[in-house]
Amino acid sequence: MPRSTSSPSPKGSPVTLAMVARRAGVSPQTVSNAINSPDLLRPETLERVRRAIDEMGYRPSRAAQSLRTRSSKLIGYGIQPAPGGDTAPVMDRFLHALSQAADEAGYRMLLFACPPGGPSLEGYEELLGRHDVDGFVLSNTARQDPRQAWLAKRGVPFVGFGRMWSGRQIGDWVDVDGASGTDAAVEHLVALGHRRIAFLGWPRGSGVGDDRAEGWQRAMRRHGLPTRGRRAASAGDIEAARIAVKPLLDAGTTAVVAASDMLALGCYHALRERNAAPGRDVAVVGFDDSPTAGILSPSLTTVAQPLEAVGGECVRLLLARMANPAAPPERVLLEPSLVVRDSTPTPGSDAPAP
Amino acid sequence: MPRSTSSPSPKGSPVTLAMVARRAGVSPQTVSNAINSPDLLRPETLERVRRAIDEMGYRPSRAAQSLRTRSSKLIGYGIQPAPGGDTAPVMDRFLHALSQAADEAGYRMLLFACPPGGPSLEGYEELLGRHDVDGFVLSNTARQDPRQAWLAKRGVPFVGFGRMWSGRQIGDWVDVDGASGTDAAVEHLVALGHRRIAFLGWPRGSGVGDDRAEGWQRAMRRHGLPTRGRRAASAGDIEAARIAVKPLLDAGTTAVVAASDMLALGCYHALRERNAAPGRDVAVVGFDDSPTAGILSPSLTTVAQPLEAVGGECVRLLLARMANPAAPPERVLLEPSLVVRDSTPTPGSDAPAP
DNA sequence: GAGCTTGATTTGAGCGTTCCAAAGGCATTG
DNA sequence: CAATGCCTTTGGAACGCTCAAATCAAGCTC
Repeated sequence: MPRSTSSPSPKGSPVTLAMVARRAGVSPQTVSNAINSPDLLRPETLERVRRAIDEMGYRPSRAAQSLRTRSSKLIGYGIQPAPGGDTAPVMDRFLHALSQAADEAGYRMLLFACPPGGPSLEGYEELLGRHDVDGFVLSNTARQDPRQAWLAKRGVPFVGFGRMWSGRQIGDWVDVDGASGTDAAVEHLVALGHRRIAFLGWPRGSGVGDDRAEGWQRAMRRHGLPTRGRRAASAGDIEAARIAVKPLLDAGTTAVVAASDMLALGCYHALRERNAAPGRDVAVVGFDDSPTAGILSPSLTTVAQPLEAVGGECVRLLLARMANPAAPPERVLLEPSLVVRDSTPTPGSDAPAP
Repeated sequence: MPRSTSSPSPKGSPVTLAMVARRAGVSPQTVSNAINSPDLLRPETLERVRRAIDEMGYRPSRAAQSLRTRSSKLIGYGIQPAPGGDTAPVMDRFLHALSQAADEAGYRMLLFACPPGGPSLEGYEELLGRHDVDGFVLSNTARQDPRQAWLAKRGVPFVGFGRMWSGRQIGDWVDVDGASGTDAAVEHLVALGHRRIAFLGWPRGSGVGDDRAEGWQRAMRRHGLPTRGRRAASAGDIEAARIAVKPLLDAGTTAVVAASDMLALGCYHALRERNAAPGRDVAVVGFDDSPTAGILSPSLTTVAQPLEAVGGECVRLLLARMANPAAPPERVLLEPSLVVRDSTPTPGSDAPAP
């Protein structure tokens, strides 16, 4: 009696379709059908084949399937080194989400190393040439990113995490509505009684930064609050932020919405410098919910991106694109959520822990 | 005239070995040899074939290669969700290193999602059954981790990031010498004039934690410094650490070596609570160099793991194991490095920034 | 009962590569 | 000159699967 389900083939004893077929007393093709188009078989036959598959612990060989069907069921993702500082502090969460969504759809994520600098096309070309992947997920989409156009030109399915902020829109993407996030931050602050709410962002021209600024602006306007003189820009690092936020504090700002947690931390420093306490004296809201945000003191209220949902949507759009290459591009904008912590306390309550 | 190098085949026009062969006026097998065993060919022929390959932008199909050679050139890695808190704060750096090392060796990393709880074998079995991967890299190796034994039993090559702390040693692994890291931390503190140096770790029984404690202990002993009453244990979170470190501070400790950055942060809180300044009044050293360490104030001196090197070694060991499954197991212990920041200031110098 | 449709299964071929064995060329040798 | 060897190249088969088309058995219509 052949091996049973509980001890599947160890390496080196490949169970093939043909073996299963022989055991079930059918042709190989019928076994293939049992797996790929079960509704073609008579229920009775299907049952017999399924039992044989189970008993022998059969799994179709991906290599053979890929060769025949010209589809690898693999999704490529170029992983870039986090150059510290500002970029994507939580990429592993995103990757996990991606991987999970892909797995559930019968796909897998194939990683390849992207060089630190701008994204080069080399890795993509290599994977593509060897028919290694069926499509790509892009992230860290930069302003003059050549990848979208390049991939679109050769008809390769792809989805970007992040909009294209300049030039013509190409392909599908999933992104998080930054404006909505800062808008919600302002709403939260207004509800707490704040009226002089400033925005600390990056220099104009960065798509992401302008987006986040816009949410602050529109919410302020909606409440009839002035925005003039309440906006500053700085580089992404803490030190620059500390300096940039000073004029805002001088102008009597009671709350700051920052375009990133890093910038928010710059506010913390600037406040301490003038013997003011973040949270108690001036409320601060960050953006990204980086791991650091929760462990600062006071812990930082911040806008969290729904990375799990983003990963899921990326895979969904990518599969849709593969299924129908000619479909009109689909774009998904997801809502971030405000994580309220101690840096935006309710006025009545006590000051945050020492 | 066929297409030139500069415009490689767009999707759907696969250049095959046979096409190249025809163009070079040789048999397909010769082209295969030109790629896999160039020394078999007459230099003249080799040159001709190479030119044809270049001109046509040929790339061997991975699927066909895998089918024939039974080797996918893929390395599996089960990515787990970071459950926040304590674990692996910088997994993306490790993944990038892994990916890069694999790429350079002609391999690629294949991701699959591990369920949050304990590592299950399901994903591994699936990948293996379909001959999808040639081997695995394991991380987050837990105490009662069944994966090593399971993989070893069926002769699947694997490398663990992390030693096995209990039971029989199985297979190859790469790890970071935690004891050496805390030892170096003590050396550093002693050089700064500290003598009452405490250790804040996790409850005994965690392999990693005991290792780190041991380095502190041996360095203390080497310098003839007492360790009794200078050691405390707490859970991994900040709050627990804050409480656990109190007795140490009460005992007049001037420096604390913590088993993680998170624990070190707990020290920060405990110190502030008693109106003492981390760095100025009591030196603190963390472990892991998490992104947070550099942006705390004062910035945290911490022990950094050489993740890039770990990734490289993992791939190296794995390839060696594949090349020679019967070789004796290889274990690599890498040295961490101390990153000195403001939480361990030189006595003469000014206190850290406000 | 001949002709047609429907449903279930099989046959034959081929995806692109590498393995194996064998063939061809050319020089060296008895 | 035929036999031997080496070096280079080739032909055929196979890896495990799925596509397209062919086959076969029934059921139905007129």
